[in-house]
Amino acid sequence: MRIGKLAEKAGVGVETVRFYERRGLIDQPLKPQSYGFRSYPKELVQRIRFIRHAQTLGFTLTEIEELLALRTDPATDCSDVRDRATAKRAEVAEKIAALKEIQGALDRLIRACPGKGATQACSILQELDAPTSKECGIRNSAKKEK
Amino acid sequence: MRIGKLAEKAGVGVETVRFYERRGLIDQPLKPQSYGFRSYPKELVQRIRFIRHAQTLGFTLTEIEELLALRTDPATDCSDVRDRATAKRAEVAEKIAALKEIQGALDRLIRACPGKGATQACSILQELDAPTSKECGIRNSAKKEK
DNA sequence: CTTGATTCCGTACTAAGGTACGGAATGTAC
DNA sequence: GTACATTCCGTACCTTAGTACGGAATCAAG
Repeated sequence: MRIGKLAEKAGVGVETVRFYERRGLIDQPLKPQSYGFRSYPKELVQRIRFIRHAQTLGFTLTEIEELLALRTDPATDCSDVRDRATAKRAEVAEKIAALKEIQGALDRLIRACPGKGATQACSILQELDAPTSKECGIRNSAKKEK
Repeated sequence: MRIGKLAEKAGVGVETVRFYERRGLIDQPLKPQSYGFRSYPKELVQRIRFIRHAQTLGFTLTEIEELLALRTDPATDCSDVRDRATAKRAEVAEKIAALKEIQGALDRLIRACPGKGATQACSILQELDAPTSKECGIRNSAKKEK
């Protein structure tokens, strides 16, 4: 199978396959000695689908690389994989929580907004100007007051 | 106030302030004619805090630029701001929904995993190999089978 | 045998939001 | 007055996940 066919079967672009090669996610097959095009084994279709699917689950390419390495390495076992999935689940849960807070803040802003009138009096902009609390103390260290 | 002080008060790095200047989010004060450093008005502290706070609400710098422009422009009114907040709320809701789907998928994988044994038999990796359905047909167009 | 489609390969570009660097000018403290 | 800290300025670099481009080689069809 040549690269175009592989890309088509895996549902990605040719450039993406090459990118994965460069990233080391898939091996680039050797070019037949001094003539012709590279031949890609059919297993790579699955491997690329694995990559795409893991991406939809929120794994980065680096993490996917590690997952693929786990599978290859006979010294690891299923618990390693499970641990990673669990850690990822926790990450996702954290992201959801953060987004819910944002949603709540936006809800408050929208409710407080009169919906008409000058922007000078807009409660949303004013709220953004003078944040109520916590999430704005991220980088403050206040060295010296002079 | 000089740039370092401004950065400190706003809770960002000096380079970030300069970046915001380049981005056009804040005006760069004029340099006093042929001597000395630029002097930053204290209003910029609030403006930078506004930017950071809006970022925590999921607005991009481009969107924030628009919000700031709305405030400056006397021809716009509060409803424009409100509309943007509402649109952003919908975006956030969508992201939450997507993450919940991911979470559900991860949950299923974790539940199905024996938690021990060879990675060859790991249901997580196998599931990733052979995705159950929908989310993998993104780019498939299947031109010719040969 | 010529046209058109792929492949190969390196390099450059995209978006977003910064961070880092190097050297010169300037300000401040002891 | 000299050492150190800041500022200024342009440019380059970072991350992530690709996409785009240009020219040469190669292959497949009519």
